[in-house]
Amino acid sequence: MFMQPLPGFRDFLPDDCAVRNLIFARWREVARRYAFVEWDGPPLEATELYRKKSGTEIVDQLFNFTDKGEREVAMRPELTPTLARVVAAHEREFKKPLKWFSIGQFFRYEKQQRGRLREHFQLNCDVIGEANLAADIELVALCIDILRAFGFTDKDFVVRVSDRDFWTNFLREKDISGDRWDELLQAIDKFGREPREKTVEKLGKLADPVFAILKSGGKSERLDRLVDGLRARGLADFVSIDVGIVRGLAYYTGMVFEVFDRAAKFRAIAGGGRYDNLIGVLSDGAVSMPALGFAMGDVVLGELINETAHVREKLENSIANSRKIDIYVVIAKEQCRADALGQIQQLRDRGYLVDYPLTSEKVGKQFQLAEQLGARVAVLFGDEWPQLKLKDMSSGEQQLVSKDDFMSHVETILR
RNA sequence: GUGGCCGUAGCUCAAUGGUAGAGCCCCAGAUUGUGGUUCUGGUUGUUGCGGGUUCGAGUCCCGUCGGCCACCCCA
Repeated sequence: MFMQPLPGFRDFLPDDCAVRNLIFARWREVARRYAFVEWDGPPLEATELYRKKSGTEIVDQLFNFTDKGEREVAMRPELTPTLARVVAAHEREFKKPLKWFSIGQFFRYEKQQRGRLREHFQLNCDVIGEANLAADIELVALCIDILRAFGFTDKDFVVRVSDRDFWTNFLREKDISGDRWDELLQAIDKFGREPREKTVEKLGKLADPVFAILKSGGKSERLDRLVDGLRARGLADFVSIDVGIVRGLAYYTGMVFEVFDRAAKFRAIAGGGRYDNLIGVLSDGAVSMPALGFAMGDVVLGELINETAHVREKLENSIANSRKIDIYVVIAKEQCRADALGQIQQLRDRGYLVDYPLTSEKVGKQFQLAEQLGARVAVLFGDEWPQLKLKDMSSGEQQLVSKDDFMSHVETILR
């Protein structure tokens, strides 16, 4: 009972942690390439923040409780409401547009399933204060480039882009009152995921025209321009227009997109869109700014990496390399331990990754450890002192050097 | 939250209702200062937990917890 984590929560053993760190490193690296800056918010927020704007479907699944000060609080299920809150409070401190990214842990209380736990890590990238479509293009390009950085190609994933305005314009033309839009958009969003009869029932007289549009693909000048913008960057093969994408969250306004694996085996790898009204709504109109962003989670991404041989291999190689140590110090005579420790300290001060046996071990055992730790150099302290033996582990060549020349020899081999 | 399948060593899995096993991993050795191989030996189980049926339960029944899958939903 104490041996297992809570349902939906994960332990990250060294191998898992290495994968996680590498995912974070790629995320960070590419976001920085796009000149986004990193920020973060608190993992716990007032439940009200989510009740106010995300829509009921999220609130039902909140990991929430009452704290000791009688406050209704929730572990954050997503970052966007926090971002809107922070931006509304601090917007005058920054030049527009803001280009912010964040890597954090998010929570939901729900029965777990593949690709969906009670906790996951997410990259969020947002642009605040720019209404021009150029920002939408930049954001989608960033999302594509992040996946490319892992080694994924246009054979592995596709970004399906859509536009909520396409549907709200449609509903306006049909004289549908605004208070029914959310409900109808949800029905469209679920097309294909629920029985057709159920969608027909929800859409009523709109069913036939909606089905016709979904079948023909729909026409959107804005989406065409978005794809053109990506084409100019050579990224057109990664996107396709699909007005069937609506997304569940209520706060989205214009462009929305989701990323899927080409085999359609997994849930969405990433998703996002414009939320031009959210900051205004959360600040009760005090601050109003156009905004857009997307999120990418570590769980589905991790599964896709695992299933994509060439990406997985690349990642495993990076991990294996990053785990190797530079130098293993073999202590062949315990009388030399103090001298060895002195040298170890100097090596570490210079930034080398150094390991050695904490207790007396046989020499054979120590070389075996050196091998297993991936050491490129083994240094032997024994009867030779004040000389020592330096062994290049890849070639097997050994040389006797004086302790004064030691550092420069190590430097030569490890260069 | 609803339904189906499953739960045996750290991991992957065996065991017609009749004495709980294998491989991998891990640890220790193979005559005392040099490597991934090989060989030998060793540790680990209230068979998820709690009841019931039976002379006898890992095996059958009920409950419970956990996992997988589908539904629901999807940040």
